[in-house]
Formats: sequence, C-alpha cells, structure tokens
Amino acid sequence: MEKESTFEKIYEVVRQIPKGRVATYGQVAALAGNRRWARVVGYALHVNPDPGHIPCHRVVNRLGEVSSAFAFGGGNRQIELLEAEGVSLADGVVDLKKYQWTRRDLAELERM
DNA sequence: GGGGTGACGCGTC
DNA sequence: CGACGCGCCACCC
Repeated sequence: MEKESTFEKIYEVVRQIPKGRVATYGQVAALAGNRRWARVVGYALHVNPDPGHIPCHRVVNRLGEVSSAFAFGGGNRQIELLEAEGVSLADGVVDLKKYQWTRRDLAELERM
C-alpha cells in the first residue's frame, strides 16, 4: 500500500486544477481531505517537487491574491502565467467569482 | 521526542 | 477586506 503523504494528496488535487481556473489553498485542502490543511498546502507547494506538473501558480489564497512569496521564477511570473491561461488579474488579484475552480467546472470539462 | 516554522483561514476589532 | 491574533496540521532540525 502506498502510504500517500498528505503532500501527495495535495499535489494530486492541485494537478487537477483545469487551465484558466484557480483554486484557493483552503479549497485544495478540503479536496485533499481536510480543510485545516490550508497551511500544509502552502508548505507543500513551497517545496513543490515538480513545478512542471504541479500548477502551483493556479493556487491563490482565499482572497484570490497570488502568493507574495512566489519563488519559482520570479515575482510577477505567476501573474503572467495566469493571464496566459485566460485568467484576468486585477492588481495581482484574481476574481474568484469568475475563475475559482468549482465542481461545476468538472462537469463542464466532462461535457466537452 | 521536543521545538520552531509556514506560499492559510477565520473570527474579531 | 484595512489590521491582529489564534488555531490548525504537517514537515524539518
């Protein structure tokens, strides 16, 4: 049995975030199993072992703001990546009303 | 095993 | 969603 670390669960959830959509730390934590892992999620992405497959730039805090400690490329890199995917940012803040990842998105994706 | 840390969340002011 | 503080859980030394 693979004793999936909390980290791995988190990574799987983050990996499932569709392009052009963002999720909050709390949401990722909830999908991973527990809401209180919000902090752990942050830490998990901090040690992000595979940025190539883990779109940590699609994870923002509950206010839709990008992480200030963004350190895998350089300051505004995250913003550029999000905009490149069609996510509009207002002063480094994402409009969660429009871009927050929801189950409905999963349905739409399957419908496509 | 103990202590410190952190890319957070929420209540409260 | 201005600022402050506590809690929460996992990871590293």
